[in-house]
Amino acid sequence: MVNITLPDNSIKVFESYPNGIDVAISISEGFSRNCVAMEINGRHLDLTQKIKEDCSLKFITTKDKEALEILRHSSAHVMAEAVQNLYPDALLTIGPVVEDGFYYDIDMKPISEEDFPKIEAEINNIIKAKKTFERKVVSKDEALEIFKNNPYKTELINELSDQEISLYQQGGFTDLCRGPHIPNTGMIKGIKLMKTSGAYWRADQSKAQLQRLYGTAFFDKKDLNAYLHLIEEAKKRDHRKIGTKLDLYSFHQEAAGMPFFHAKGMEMWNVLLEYWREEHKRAGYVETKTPVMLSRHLWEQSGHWENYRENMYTSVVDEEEYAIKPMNCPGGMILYKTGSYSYRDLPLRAGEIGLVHRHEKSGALSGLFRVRAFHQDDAHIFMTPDQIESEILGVLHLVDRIYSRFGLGFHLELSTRPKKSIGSDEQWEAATNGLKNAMNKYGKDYVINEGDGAFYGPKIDIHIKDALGRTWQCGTIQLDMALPERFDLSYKGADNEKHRPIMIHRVIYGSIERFFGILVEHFAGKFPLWLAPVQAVILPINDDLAPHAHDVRQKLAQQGIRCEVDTRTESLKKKIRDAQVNYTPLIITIGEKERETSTLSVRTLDGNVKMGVTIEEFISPVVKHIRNRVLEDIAI
RNA sequence: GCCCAUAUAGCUCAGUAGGUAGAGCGCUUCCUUGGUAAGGAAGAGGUUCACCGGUUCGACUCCGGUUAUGGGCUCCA
Repeated sequence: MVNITLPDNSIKVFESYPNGIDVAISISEGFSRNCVAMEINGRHLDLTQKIKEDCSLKFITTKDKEALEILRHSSAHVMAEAVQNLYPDALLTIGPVVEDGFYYDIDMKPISEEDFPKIEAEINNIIKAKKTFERKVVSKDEALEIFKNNPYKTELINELSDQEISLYQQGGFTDLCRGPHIPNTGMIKGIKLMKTSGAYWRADQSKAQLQRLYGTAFFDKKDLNAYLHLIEEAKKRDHRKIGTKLDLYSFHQEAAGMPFFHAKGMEMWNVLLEYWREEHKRAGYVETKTPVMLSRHLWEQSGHWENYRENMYTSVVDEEEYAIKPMNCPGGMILYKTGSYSYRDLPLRAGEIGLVHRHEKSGALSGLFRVRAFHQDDAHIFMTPDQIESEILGVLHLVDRIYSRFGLGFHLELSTRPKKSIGSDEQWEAATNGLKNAMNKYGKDYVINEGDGAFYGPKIDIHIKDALGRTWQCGTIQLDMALPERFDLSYKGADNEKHRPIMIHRVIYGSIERFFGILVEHFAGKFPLWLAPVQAVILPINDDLAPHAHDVRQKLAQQGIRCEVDTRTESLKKKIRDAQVNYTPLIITIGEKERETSTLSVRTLDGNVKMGVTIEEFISPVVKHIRNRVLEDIAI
């Protein structure tokens, strides 16, 4: 007899050993169809496993997040079977679940997307057959025998410490796997191969090159379609395309990974920085600037020469070696050392929009998202140990203010002491607790990444979430216990003794270039009024009205409104269309009527038109809307 | 850096069994002087098809290399 306790504390009693499906059916037939796996004593198990002792059982249903991972893991097996059926020589290696789906690395001849249809057809055959996943437990020796023709699986098996090794079989296909799996392949309702790429066995370049096949799967075809739609949407928002279309920036062979910003891109750039400066001044920061190129001696002292050399550009000037800065901090150290500080001067918050260069691998470059030259909205805060918490809290509040302005949500991740690190246990503990306390006070949940911190201190990474729900790491707050030491920084305490300041590095936009790109995709090029490169376009209805249109432009420009006059010999319809497709927030048309009455006809991007707006009636709310940096569209 | 793919007009892209190039948009000019999402016509524009070599009577096309870009791997702001 077995007693099974369900999450609602009800107890089901079974005379013989039931499996998960039996228990689910005992609840209801319909419920059982939505069950994917079960959790017993914290372990995820297949529904087909027999329950032989009393336990608490929780079903994982298609609604649970874990369920999708199980489905995708099973989908990886199905894809592997399909590939194996079509390419009998293919050697399977590993096939894990990733964020948006799954992949399987396979040792086979290169395949391309042209091969997808036939693989997908085979996958669908397997799904239609509703093959059940059967778990088998074998000994290590048996497993080695079964996979004796596959060196990769053999390597994996040899690394397993368990004497008992589980295999999963669907139809005639068997794979090494910990499980659990969905009950049968029929549960996969939406599956699609996404892309292929090369990948190395064990991510090691010296090892065999494998074919990585990516796929994704869902319980519902509708979910798959929604996902594919999201990808389409992301493609449409590609900042490289929009940047070209809106004439914001461009990329050139002559400087790979170093973007060129056009006039319109610079308008936005300056608006972003203007906002940044305003917020930072308000938060008690000063702004500084350090050179782009500094002597090798400095980089040796900071440790970059030893640890970051392969990413640094160097040059020789008058027979002395220089490096172009990949980070602003060493320059900031010199700046600090130029002064002398009392504890009363701290915290010292020194911001710097620093242009840094990092020699990224050629294959890593990608639009504005990954470049070799970029600006950091850096700041170094020097403080006493008891200021850690309040300073971190201050940065978090600033982060919140700034990201909210763009309608970006965010979450926090704390990275703690890595294996290789400097500093004492006490220092690390004080620093880490300072970060934790600040985050607790701030009141937002955070994820902890154990051992992911920098060797010189723990850090908080800030991940923003854009309009499509994609996350990007932008901001970071890093405590540094190394540089103050290396540069022998000090301040005079109340006790008239020298003390070592605590230092943090922090960025909010992160890389301004990258943040710019994220904004382009977040807004899909349809920027809020305060950010739009061209805020208003003026369309005279005929050529005679062009001088008047320029007069109006002059009036708006004097109020700081970015506007242009479109005097092309095109129809009004055409000019309106062009302004609409370029997302110009305010489209002003001027005809005889408007000239006579000194009014404007104002069209907003939603297609609404308001006629007879006097210039004063227009300017005042628009300027206010811009000055307040309102995210929502303006209504005239 | 590695794997795969791509590179043709300012932009998006077509094209040639290997016989020295096209479209749409944009631009210029002209006609139209228009009232809220594409008016019409003509024209210019490629140091000739990313660059360097090779094969060939002949290469934009085939082969090799280089560079850049895209997708991955790795790394990361």
